[in-house]
Amino acid sequence: MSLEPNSRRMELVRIAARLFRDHGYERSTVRDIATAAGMQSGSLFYHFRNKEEILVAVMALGISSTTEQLGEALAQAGNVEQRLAALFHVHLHSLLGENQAALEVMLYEWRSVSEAARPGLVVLRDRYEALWQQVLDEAAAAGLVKANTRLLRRTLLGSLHWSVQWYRKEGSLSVAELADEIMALALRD
Amino acid sequence: MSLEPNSRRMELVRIAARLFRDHGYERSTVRDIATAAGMQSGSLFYHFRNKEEILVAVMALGISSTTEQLGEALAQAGNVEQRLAALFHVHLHSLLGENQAALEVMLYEWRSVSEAARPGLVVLRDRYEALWQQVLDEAAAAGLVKANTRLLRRTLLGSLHWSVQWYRKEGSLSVAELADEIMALALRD
Amino acid sequence: MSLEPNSRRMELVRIAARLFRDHGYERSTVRDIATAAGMQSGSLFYHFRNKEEILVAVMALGISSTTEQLGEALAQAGNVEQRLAALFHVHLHSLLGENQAALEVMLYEWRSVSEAARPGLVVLRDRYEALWQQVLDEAAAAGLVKANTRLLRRTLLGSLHWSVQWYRKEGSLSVAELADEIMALALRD
Amino acid sequence: MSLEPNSRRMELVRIAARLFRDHGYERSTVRDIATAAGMQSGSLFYHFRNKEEILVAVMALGISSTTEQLGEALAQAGNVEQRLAALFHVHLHSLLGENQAALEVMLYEWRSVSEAARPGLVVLRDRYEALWQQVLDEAAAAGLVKANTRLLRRTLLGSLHWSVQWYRKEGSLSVAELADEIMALALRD
DNA sequence: TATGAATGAGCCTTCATTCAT
DNA sequence: GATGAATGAAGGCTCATTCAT
Repeated sequence: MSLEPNSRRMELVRIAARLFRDHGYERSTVRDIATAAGMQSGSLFYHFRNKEEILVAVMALGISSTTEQLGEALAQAGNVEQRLAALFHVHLHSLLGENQAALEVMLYEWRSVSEAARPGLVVLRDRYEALWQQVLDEAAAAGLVKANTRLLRRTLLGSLHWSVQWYRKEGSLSVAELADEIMALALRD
Repeated sequence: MSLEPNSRRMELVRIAARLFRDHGYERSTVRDIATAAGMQSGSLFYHFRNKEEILVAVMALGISSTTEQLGEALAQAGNVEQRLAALFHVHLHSLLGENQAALEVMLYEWRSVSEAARPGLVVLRDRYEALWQQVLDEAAAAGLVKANTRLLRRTLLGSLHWSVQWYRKEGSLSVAELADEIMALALRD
Repeated sequence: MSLEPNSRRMELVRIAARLFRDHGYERSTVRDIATAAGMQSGSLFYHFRNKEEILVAVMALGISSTTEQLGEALAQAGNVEQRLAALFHVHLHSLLGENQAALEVMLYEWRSVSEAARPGLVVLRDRYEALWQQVLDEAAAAGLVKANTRLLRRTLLGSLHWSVQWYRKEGSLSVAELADEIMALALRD
Repeated sequence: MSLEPNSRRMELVRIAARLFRDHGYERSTVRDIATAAGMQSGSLFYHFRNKEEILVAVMALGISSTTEQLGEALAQAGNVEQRLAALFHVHLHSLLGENQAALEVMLYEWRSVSEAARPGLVVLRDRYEALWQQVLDEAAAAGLVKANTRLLRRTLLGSLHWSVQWYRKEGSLSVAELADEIMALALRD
């Protein structure tokens, strides 16, 4: 299970991510993925045991790469405000940015993941949300946001997730501006 | 298209709503629906032209009955605060309450609706969101919430929608309490 | 089994004949017939035991009404030549004339008739072909056509039947002219 | 679209031709064809996009192989009389000979061909009929048959087509004898 | 690594037919 | 005579998956 970004497997995951996001997991066929990758459908099963394994790989990529990016952004942030802002910016760029299909699949195709595969993904998700929780707690301690940070985390993530349903990059707002505006709504005044 | 709550068609819509919510539209088969209704799969097509028509009927039920309930709640509310609260309470009860599967389907199965059927549903959804917009504008004028009400509407709805992913009614929080707490997060202080 | 031309049953047979001719027996549904007759599909089964009975009724109408017309035309014909001409004219008018769908169904849907129903139709067909045979024998005796009348009967009927595949009434030839021309090809010279 | 006679696709076409001829296209199921070929019904769709494509392939085989045979027979014919005879012999052998189901399907299942697929088949049919027209014109010029060759072509083809309805190879007449007798009826005397 | 061919279970849908009202 | 609702068998087709080459 190579994680090298250049490996054939990773390329397939990225192709699948885009298809799953655009048409849904159930409506995307193994043939679609293979065709987009320039191979026969049977060949995919050399790389993945079955279709669900592709889905899980997409989701794992989506959540873990976002976590990684958030980690880096937090490391570079100078103060609590910047750390808070990183939450919104990283999340939205991962969700709405170019070629960033994997996280969206993680959010909207959960029901297609078998019981067996969920725990592994939950671990990854919890790791990501733990970063959020930690920063929100810091921000609450600094008086930036309200104190009910557990619920705050969930509502904020819900707000951000939902943006895929209505945000259009052709509109007047850039992703960065949107991140700032949504953060502003969460700040105490 | 009888809207009488006792009609056979409406009964089928309710049964389908539950299946679509629990297993997803694509994973729910026409046979599943028929079996749950105690009939043969072919019989369904006496009531609906095809499977998608069932989905559309479920969605239309979900959004229009929620709109109706919100309308009634707003009519009975005495002041702006109560009207604001109605938004959260009605939405969450429609989403998380007993036997209330239809609205959730509306939110999470949009991609399975054909281009042809979307406009009709968009009209219903816009009607619902117009109520939200109106009450949020009133609340902003009264200083209860922040002024960016268009974005506020979208983020709040996102927050509420997401609750289906984590809220468990066996937990410590009732749906009403959750509504109050989420509202509290949105209030200026 | 009323044969009165005004009866409801006869009306249904005529409606079915047109549908069977235009779209084929297998492709025409009982619902199509019922709709064209302004009733529900279930109601048809008051008039006919099953779909095949409709087909048989259409075929019986087609062949027996043509036989009847041929009988009348032969009775009025003054000489052998006129009797010979009657064969071609009656057959083509029955096949290509307005509202004359039934005979064509008889020719092209034979395979859909069950073994059980065939003998009855064969009797009707033989009665019709017997008229042909008789007139052809007279014509051969008079030196109008060649002597191999049994084969002649079959090839001539084949020629006429095939006209439904290529004859267009919008073309330059009337049905009567076509009948004359085809007959001319069969005459000795 | 391999035309090699040994290819699996061609084998399936031949199997389908026989079924379509014996029971009709509409009454022959995809499962019937698969069973006759010793495979599962789903496997057929690896070779053909849909059922209609099988029908079109059968028809194309029927008409083009007959055209090919006629071309060869004409090339070997020494004089006009032999060329004229080739028309009848090739056509009847293709229609009534052993394992020759495809041409009959072409003649009797035309209504099941979609509008989209017709032009391609019409081209093939016209190519065949052009050979007929050419030879009939030569024969008329030589005084062998009557001058109205366009109508003659249609009536003769109709006569030959119809033979499938009544010819039984167990009878007293061989296919070759029948061809000669039908030709004799068309000759001037 | 990849392909070509096939599998087999399942899916949505159709449709002749039935029957209580 | 006719309807509305349903049946149930079957039909064309899809698709994840397998496997010899």
